[in-house]
This record gives sequence, structure tokens and C-alpha cells, in this order.
Amino acid sequence: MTAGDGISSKRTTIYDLARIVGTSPTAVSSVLNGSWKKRRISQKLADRVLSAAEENGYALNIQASVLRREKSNIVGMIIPKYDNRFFGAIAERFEEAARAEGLFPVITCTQRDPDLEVEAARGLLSYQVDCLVACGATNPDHIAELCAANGVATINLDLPGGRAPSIISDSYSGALDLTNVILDACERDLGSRAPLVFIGGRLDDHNTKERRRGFLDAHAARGIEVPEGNVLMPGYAPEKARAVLERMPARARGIFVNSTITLEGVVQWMQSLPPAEAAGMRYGSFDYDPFGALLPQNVGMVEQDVPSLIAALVARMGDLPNAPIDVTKVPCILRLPHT
Amino acid sequence: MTAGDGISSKRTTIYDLARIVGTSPTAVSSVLNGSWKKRRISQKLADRVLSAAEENGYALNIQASVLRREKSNIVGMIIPKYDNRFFGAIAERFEEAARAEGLFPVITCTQRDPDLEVEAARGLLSYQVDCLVACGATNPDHIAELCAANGVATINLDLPGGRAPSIISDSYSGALDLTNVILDACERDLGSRAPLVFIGGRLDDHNTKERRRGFLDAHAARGIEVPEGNVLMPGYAPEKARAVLERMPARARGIFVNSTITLEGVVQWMQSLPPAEAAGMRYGSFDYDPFGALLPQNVGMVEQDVPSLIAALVARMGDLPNAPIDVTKVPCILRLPHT
DNA sequence: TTGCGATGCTCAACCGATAGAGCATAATTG
DNA sequence: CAATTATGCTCTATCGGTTGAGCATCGCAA
Repeated sequence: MTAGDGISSKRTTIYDLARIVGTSPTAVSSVLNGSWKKRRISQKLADRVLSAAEENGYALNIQASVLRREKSNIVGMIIPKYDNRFFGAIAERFEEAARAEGLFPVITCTQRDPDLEVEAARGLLSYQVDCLVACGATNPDHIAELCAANGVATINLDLPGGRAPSIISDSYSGALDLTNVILDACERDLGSRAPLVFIGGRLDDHNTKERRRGFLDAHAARGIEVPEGNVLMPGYAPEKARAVLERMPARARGIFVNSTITLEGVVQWMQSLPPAEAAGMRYGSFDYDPFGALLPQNVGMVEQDVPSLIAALVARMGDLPNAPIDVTKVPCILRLPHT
Repeated sequence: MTAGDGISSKRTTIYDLARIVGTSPTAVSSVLNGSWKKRRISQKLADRVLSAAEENGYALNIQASVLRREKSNIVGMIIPKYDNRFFGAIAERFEEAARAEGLFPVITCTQRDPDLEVEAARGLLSYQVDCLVACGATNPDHIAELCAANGVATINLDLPGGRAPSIISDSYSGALDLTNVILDACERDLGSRAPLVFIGGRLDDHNTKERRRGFLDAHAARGIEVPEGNVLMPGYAPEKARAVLERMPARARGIFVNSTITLEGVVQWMQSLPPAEAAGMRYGSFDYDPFGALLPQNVGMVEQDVPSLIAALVARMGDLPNAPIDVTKVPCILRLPHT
């Protein structure tokens, strides 16, 4: 790039191409966006425009394009974190599915911070997203209202809301199955029929509520009473889980862990115990992690079916903006250690 | 929302707010973008505009704003995957840092697919990004050329390139340290001074090359010769690693794993062995994973210092577009099992 | 030879925000 | 009191692409 090479600093526009080819900007635009057949542009002109675009490294200015069009073809997603397999897979699959639909995905992560959630949603609205997916949002209805005020449709993913269609995992059934797996393992391996300990999450969180319900029902079906102190919901953070387990008076035998993030704390805690004591424990966890699955006392993990969740999401996106405000539950996949 | 409520379907614009407040669109715009002081708008009018914006759920139309401005304040990043802690942390921290600088981050993931990488870069260019970060790109120079053609600056992250500044981890030193940790553990725990096995990655990948160099130098410093067959580079995929380990003639005692993704395959393979045999092995891995760190035979992980990488990235972004084309190496953090 | 549709293209307005220039009115100075 | 400066706002063009309307020209049939 030599000095005085003035062209390099400016992007090529359809006006440049029009001048080069000797036609109108309209013709160039219609050739480049594919509407040229409908607009009766000749094949010959189209070819000339395309090769000029190629030669000059033309790149569409989305801003200008979206500004004029009614639909942006941009779909937004807010997601809490990228620090576990579940959300990572959601993000990857969502991008993949959106691209397959000819849409442009923009994902932004909100660190589980309600304020950042709103700020991020507002940011995505600025992009004129056609649709906003609120994944694992702490207050999905607030997001939905914000979007409604801007005429943008929303869908809730992972956590349901009352103002938009929701796609969520069937946490109840998953928890029921997982509880049974852990109870069986405790009986088989440890000869214990003691009630399990439930750890992680918050009671105001829908998934935690459902999983707790499945946890309790599985015990009830066996006639095992669960003392109130066995259900610990100090949030998801590993340190919180660890602290609460350390303060627990009686020693747990079997543990139901509400998320892999919480599981980190549980495993840290177990590794701090005398090995013999830790060996007398079993646990299972919601959400799947390939390394977590390989830990010694882990007897099962419940994997959320991300491909199906995204498929359901895309289907609902097709129905927008008149989709019914309902809740779609997708079954989970129980992953047992392959022995 | 009643029928005939025509307003609900349209987004609020500065023209709407101007009409509501009884002022000009220019005044509204300058109040909302913060330039009102410079433009001598009164505090009184500013307050009225702000409350009207609040009441009407106004959201800026970025497309229009960026179209008019010279800088977009949008920074793009392409990233290979979201399926491990390293890239997850990169994405989270990058978003955080960008926002702190008043920039708008857009990240898109490319599935380690070279074509998708280019397509994604082109997509981000359409957004008029001021700067594009190519993280872990298979062909960073191609991306850099594409961007240069559009007058956009690039920075390489994680993998270096020759046409843009690069911020990478000091893989050589990290690998040297990790190799020593594993060799020590093998000698201490197993009484073995056999050369380790190196597994994962590709030789055309800069990081793999550097780590292999550190691996070999650590052996050389101890006078341990490494047979060529001990260095296995079948890519990163777990299945590839597993397959290649199964085909290995001699049994490994200590293993240097090139990434957590590869580690999945290694651990699967070890769990398929007779437990006594697996117990006689030790390994360490590049990149940190909290569960991976807790696996029994794991004697150490090298964590890339993501906060420092991002800090270096942001510093370089400030120098653009005239930043020197150099390579910044950030030291890694050795994480040992806390005994 | 006129009439009419098909073909191939151009014109002008517009999307929403912004920046420079401009224009009143009020306050201050000589 | 006129001249100047400060204050507070509005006007207009513009970014680049898209869209509906419009305008030649050509071929073909009556």
C-alpha cells in the first residue's frame, strides 16, 4: 500500500461499481442482492457487475441495506455465560441454525447480570433484530416488554416467561430420572436408602423449582421422606455450594447437583474430605460435561437436548410474530457412565 | 395493546420523540448521543427528551447511526468454537472489555471451518466493524487481506499471522513447564524416566509447533531421548486421539496432551483400559478445565492467561490502524492439583 | 403502420441518525 | 443605544442501498 493510494482507505460502494461498469446504482444493487431477474436486468449486465464487484473487493454495507429494508434478517440472542457446555452448545447451534435459514445471528453474553441483560437486549434492538431470543434470562418478561415496545418478537429459551413463547427442557422428568439413578446407585453401591441432598440454584428459578419437584417426587414414590434441610439452594456459584456443604450437619451419601457449575463446588468439597469418606458418596448432575462425566463418584448426568431445543426454537421463529404464548418442553437425555 | 393501536408495530425514532417533545430531530439526536452539551442544548430540553425516550422505550437505530458516522464503534471477533473454557473465557472477556471501552462487540463462531471463517469475516465487514479480531483462525493472513481490502484493521489472537499484530500465549514456556511437571510426576509416582507421549494438534499449527518444541527441549535438558513415534499429531478431535492411542505399540506412562478437547479422547481411552494399567499413567494438559483438573491421573494443566491476553488485545486495538506487525507473547499459568 | 406488451434499464424518494452551517433571541459590552 | 458575543435551537445534506414508478426501445400482431 503506497502513500497517496487514496482508494485503499475507502470502501467500494454500488456507486463506484456503477461508474466502473457504466450503469446505474439501482442496477448494481439489484444484481448484487439477487433481485435482478425480477427487475429484468440482462444476464450480460449482471455478469459485468458481478465481475466488477469481485475485482474491486466489494462488500455490502449492511447498515445501509438494513436501514432501508423492512426486515433485517438479523436474529439476536442473549445468553448468560459461555462457561459451560450447555450454553456453549446453544450458542454454536443457534448460529448454525440461523445461518442455515439465511439469517444473521448476533449473540451477546450477559454474565447473569439482570442490568446487563437489559442493556444487551437494548443493544440488540439497536441492530434492528427481527427476533430476539432470551436464553436463560433472569427476567424474560422484562425483555419481552422492551422488545414489544419496539415491535420485535421474542422467544424464551431454557427459562420460560409469560409474555412470549418458551422453549425449555423437561426438567421435571429429567430430575425424576436422575434422582432414581442416584438413589439406585446409593442402594447398590453403598447399601444406603437415605434421602439425597439437592444442591444448587434458587427457588425463584423455574428450572430449579421443577427439578426440586422431580427430586421430591422420586423420593416420595419410594416412600423416602426428604428432610427440609436436604434441599440447599444457595445459587449456582461453586463457592456458595461448597460453603453450604461444609456447614451441613449430617454427612450426605447421595447428592443431586443442579448444574455443572455447582458441581465444580461439590467436587472441590469432596476432594477436601478424607478419601475414604468421599468414596462413600455418589452424585449425579444436571447438564452434561464430558470431564464431569468421568469423575469417579459420578453416576449420571442429565444432558439437555440442545439440537432439539434449537430445532423447536427455529420452528417457533417461523411462526412469529403470531406465535401462541405457550411452553414447549423438550425431553432431556440421561447419560450414564459407560461401564 | 388494543386493536388499531398502530403505534405498537413501529419502532420509536428520533422523529417521533421530536414530535412528542416539540423540538427538532437534531436536538433529540444530540441529547441521546451525548453531544448536546457541545451543541448548546439546554439542560431543560435534554431532560424532557430523555424522559420521553424512556417513556417510549426508544432504542437507537445503529444502522442509521453507523451509516452516517465515520467510525462504527463495532468490533468483531471470529472464534473457532464455544466448546471449551479457553474460547468461552475469551468471548466473555472480550465482550466485557469492549463494552468497557464503549465499543460494541460482535462475536461469531466458525466451527474451525476455513470457509466459514472467511464467510464470517465477510459478514462482520458488512457490519462496518472498526476492527476485526481473528481468534484461533486457521488462515489469519487471508482474513487480514480481506480486511485490508476494506480498510479494516485486524489483530490475531491465540494464533499468530504475518499481516497483522498478534497476541498469543507463550506456548513454548508453558509446554516446557508442563513437560517437567509430568516427567517429575512419572519419576516420583511411577519410578519411570521414560519419554512422554505428546498428543494432539497439527504440525502446521503454530501453537502445536511451539508446544512440541517445549516438550522436546524439556526432555533434552534431562538427557531423555524422545522417539519420533512418541509425538502424535492427528488433530484435536477426541476420536482421533483415541484411535491413535489405541494403535500405539508400546504402552505410554506419561502423556502430554495438547488441548482439553484432545484430553477428552485421552481420558476415554484410559477408562477403556484395565484400571491397574490406567493407574500406572500420568498426564498433563494444555488449557485448563475445572473438571479435567480433578481427574485422578492429571498432574497439571497449563491455563492460558485470558485476562492478560484480552488486556494486551485492547492495548493493541488502541494503537490501530498504525500498530506494528509484531507478536506479543503472554505467559501461561501452570495449575497444579492442590494436594 | 399503428398498437401493445415485453424487455432493459434509470430516477427519485426514502430508511434514521448525524454534522456543519445558519439563524433567531438574549445577554453583555463599549 | 448600537455592536458584539453567547445561548439555544433548527435546516439541510448526507451516509449506501432499496423500492416503486417511470421511460425508452424493440418485436410482433392486426
